[in-house]
Amino acid sequence: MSQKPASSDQPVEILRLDNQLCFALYGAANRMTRLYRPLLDALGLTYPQYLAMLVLWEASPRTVGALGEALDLDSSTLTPLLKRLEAGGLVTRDRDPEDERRVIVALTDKGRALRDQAVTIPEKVFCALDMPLEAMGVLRDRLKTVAR
Amino acid sequence: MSQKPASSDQPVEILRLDNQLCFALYGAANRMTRLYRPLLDALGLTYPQYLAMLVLWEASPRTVGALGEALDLDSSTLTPLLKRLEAGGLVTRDRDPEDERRVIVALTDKGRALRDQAVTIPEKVFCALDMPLEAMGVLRDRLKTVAR
DNA sequence: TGAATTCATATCGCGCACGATTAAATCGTT
DNA sequence: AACGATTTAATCGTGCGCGATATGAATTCA
Repeated sequence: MSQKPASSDQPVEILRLDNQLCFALYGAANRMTRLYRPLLDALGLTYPQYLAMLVLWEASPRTVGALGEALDLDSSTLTPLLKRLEAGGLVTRDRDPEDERRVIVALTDKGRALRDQAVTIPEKVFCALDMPLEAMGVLRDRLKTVAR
Repeated sequence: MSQKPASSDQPVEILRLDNQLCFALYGAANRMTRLYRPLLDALGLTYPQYLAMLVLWEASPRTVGALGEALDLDSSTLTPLLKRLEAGGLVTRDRDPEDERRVIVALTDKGRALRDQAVTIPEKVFCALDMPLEAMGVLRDRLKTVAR
């Protein structure tokens, strides 16, 4: 009763999990999250929260919309995430008085200070990945074209 | 009040979002899910459910553990997912009489039949990605080493 | 000006991922 | 046979992602 062939067998290869770019991407992304988790636990951040903080460390007062554009996420994902960062005292969230539709997210001193602990993370990840820097750059840029 | 520099400015580059492999991976994986969604809606599958079906289409009776190994997921993710596939009539879930700890997941006729609709998906994705086949293969294999 | 439209964010529901824990079956050692 | 250790799934709680929808503010334009 095992290995019963599926209804048509010709196009097997095209559906093999090992051949799927999508699965390689899915698995690598999951692995990456797991790799960061213990490092980020020390900062009290989740992986998506860390990415949001990276954006804010680059330029602090930013609207939810600008953050969403940088991260390619929409408000249904960001709003709760930002509320958790706010609850942790890392950011403030305030309506823009110039345009009450906008919400301005800004780092607190605590949020800015956290960056000093975060700077050690990329090196640790780099070591754990054990891949030449050059190859990492190429891979990163290839992935950017997928996420265009 | 904008662009206030963070506490130390030396290691800016290493924390820039654009330089992060992890973010490229995160963004590409999210994009891929969004690319598949409309295609999979037609089959009534989510993206992770589709990956699980790919595994089962390769070899149908499989334990939860074997499925988890193939997908690099654990039972806390798989059990609810498989219950939804079962609810949809695509698989059965039964305790292995040989070893009552194991649960054997097997395709139903409906589950096997769904493969005929799935075979058109990879081609559509390939067209949407608009990337040379060769480059896709290289990228896929690079990602596999990340997910090692 | 007022009504319709557009824009920015928030809310809700569902389905993952995963760490932590639990429960039950099997195995190993004595 | 007994009993502690290991194996296998399931359960639970938290935090995403995102489609669909709602809300309210700003803008357009009749």
